[in-house]
Amino acid sequence: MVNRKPTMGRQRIKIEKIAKKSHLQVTFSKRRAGLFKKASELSTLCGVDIAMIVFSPAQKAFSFGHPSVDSMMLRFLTGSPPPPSSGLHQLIETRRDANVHEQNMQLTQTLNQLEAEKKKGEVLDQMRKVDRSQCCWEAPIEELELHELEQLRGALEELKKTVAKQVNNILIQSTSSLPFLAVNGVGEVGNLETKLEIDNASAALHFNNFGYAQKIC
Amino acid sequence: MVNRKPTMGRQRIKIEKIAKKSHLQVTFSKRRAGLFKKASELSTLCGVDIAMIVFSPAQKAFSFGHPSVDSMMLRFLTGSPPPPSSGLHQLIETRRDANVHEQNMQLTQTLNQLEAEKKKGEVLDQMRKVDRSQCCWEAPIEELELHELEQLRGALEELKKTVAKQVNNILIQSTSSLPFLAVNGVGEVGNLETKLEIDNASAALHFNNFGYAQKIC
DNA sequence: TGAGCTATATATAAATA
DNA sequence: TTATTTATATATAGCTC
Repeated sequence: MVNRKPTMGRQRIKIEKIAKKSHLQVTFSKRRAGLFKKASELSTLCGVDIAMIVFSPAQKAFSFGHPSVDSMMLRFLTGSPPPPSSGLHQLIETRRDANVHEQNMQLTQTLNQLEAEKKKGEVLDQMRKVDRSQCCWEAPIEELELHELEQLRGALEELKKTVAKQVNNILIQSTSSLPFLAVNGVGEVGNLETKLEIDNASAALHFNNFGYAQKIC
Repeated sequence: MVNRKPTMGRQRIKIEKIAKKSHLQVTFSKRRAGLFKKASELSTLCGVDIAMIVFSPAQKAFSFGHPSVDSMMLRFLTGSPPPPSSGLHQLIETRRDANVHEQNMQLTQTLNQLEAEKKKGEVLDQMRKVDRSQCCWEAPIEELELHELEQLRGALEELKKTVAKQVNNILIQSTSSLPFLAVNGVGEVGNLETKLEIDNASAALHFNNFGYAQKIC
């Protein structure tokens, strides 16, 4: 009678670029999920902020962030690292903490993908406008004339409005649109091994996903 | 005779904020290291770019990035998401790939801390100047007068120069200043369990550490 | 693709030096 | 603090469906 084990179990692998493409894709998916989970655990356990962006082999960007990657995006888009104690930041955190205690990774990621796609498109659209009015970020500032600055100012106003609108979307999203996230008591979901841990006083997790601004200028 | 086991081994913990502060600190250190290791493995295994920033409980920022967090910093500092295919980005990547195949996590992190501290100080200094000339990023753009824009322009020029200088530093750092990173063959270092895997054709890892711009305006 | 299944490699909670 | 050591909890490689 054969005593062959059903599988050979986990095998040790060398940490070097995986050659087989199909294999690489599988490993990427699994490990990315694992990495995001670890990040969320660290964030929750120690109450710290984490932002992470991972580009897939196909150059698609996946992100994780606590309290949200959106705030990182805003830092990008507004061009200045806003003080962590700024009103906006506080507001976002407060609303989140008050309403969202824990999110399921997979479900949220999927839902956010939709939202993020729209967001991305809109923002890129605005940025293209800024760019069209003057590719000022890349060009030496010295070369800008005053009237060009005025032109730029107009474009920036537009961009600011767009960003503001998106902040609003973020807030709305955090507070009301995801009923299953709003309160304690979420049970087993998908293939999660145990029911979700309820974090009764600390910060929320936030998984998000957005495409990267490929080429603006 | 007592048959008590020497330790009770790893215990299951709830994923919620750790109450005991000393305990939290230990967990943070360990898990942060683990997270960075996982990130570097994913980066190497799948040949993808990853950027990550983790704030410690004491608000100190730790970062990991491939090919470098510096490029992320530049995106922040220059205020525009530069196209991934921009000349600068390409140049950085090319030089890195050509010269650095693998870096040791611990050693690099330590070395970069020094560099990053200087960098941080210098940049913050410039930003303070920008801020002093006009706290424009937070104020509605509409309220800016033209002469204020000119003033701001001057400050931005300075900031740009600083950033440019730092880009240069990054390039220099990548190409010449770290002899032990330049080629294959690094052996056991510190408490790493096995000798470093040599990644003979793929991208370099880069661990970095920098303080966060706390409050500019 | 994506999910589920071992069996094994790793990460890490506690205790301790 | 930072480093070791256990013993155990988790992550995941290779398969199958």
